[in-house]
Amino acid sequence: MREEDSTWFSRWEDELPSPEELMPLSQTLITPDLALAFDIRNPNLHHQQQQPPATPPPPFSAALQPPSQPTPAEFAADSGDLLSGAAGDEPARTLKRPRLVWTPQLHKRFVDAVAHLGIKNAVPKTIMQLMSVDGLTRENVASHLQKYRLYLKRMQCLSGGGVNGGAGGAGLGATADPATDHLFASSPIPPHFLHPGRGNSEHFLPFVPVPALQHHHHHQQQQIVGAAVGHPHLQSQYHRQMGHFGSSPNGQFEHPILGRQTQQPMHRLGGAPVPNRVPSSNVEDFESANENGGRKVLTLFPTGDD
DNA sequence: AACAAAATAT
DNA sequence: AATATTTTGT
Repeated sequence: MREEDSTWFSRWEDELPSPEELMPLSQTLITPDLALAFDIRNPNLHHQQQQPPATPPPPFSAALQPPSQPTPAEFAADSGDLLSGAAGDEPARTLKRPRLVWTPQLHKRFVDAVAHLGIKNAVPKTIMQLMSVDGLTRENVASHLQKYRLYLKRMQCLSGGGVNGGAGGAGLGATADPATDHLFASSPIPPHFLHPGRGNSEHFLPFVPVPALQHHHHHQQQQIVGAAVGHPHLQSQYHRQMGHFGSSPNGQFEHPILGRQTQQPMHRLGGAPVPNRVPSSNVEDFESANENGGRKVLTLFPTGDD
């Protein structure tokens, strides 16, 4: 049966992270010191869903996080302490959580999750669970998903009518809305995304290991999301447009990335993942950056490979 | 309650 | 500009 499908499929199979790789992965955090320097402590207090209405809003509680030693795993229980006198006064309630920055790595996890769930099961909640990135909210995902769908639609149109593969192609010339595209272009699009209703769109991925039940051993119950402040500018590392896929009229796809972009386990965190083009980034720089929008930005930082 | 799509806000 | 939030409808 569809051998064409098998063709791409095998390739994808190759790239897709195995359940084990996918689930346990959690975004590594930026250097704790850095995070602390930004005054960003633990913006996420809810682990996975299933949290009683004890803390409806995202009140980052005062879950202090000593830079060095991991907080006791028990701090899960701390969820209740909204205002906790700890640290004096945490503006617990009514605090806005920082905007999430969708880095290419994070987006990749998103795409992988959607791919594995299949379009049909790929709804915000499920995606969020699968991604298992702590700090990610359903709304975060929903919002992103909405945009991503629009993106896919645009792509469908383009690939359907004209034989144009270079959507994100260096130039842009043809594609009209480079608004959201940069990010999305950073991850290959699973073929089934583009042809929703034809052939086999079914996926066999019944296994939903339920991240919520992770066994947190002695260590931070869940990786805290790496928080880094920054301007999109400072982390503007993602202009790596890795081309796109060429879509043949036949329905076959050329793989954009021959060099594989599998994600590796976390490592390489040290200070900065990679010397960005950040000239002289000091805390002060960041602070001024804060000033800019007046808002802090929460960023899930790359774990490594790109 | 969860989802989706559009509009609107920051 | 990129996300978040709100609105409306299912």
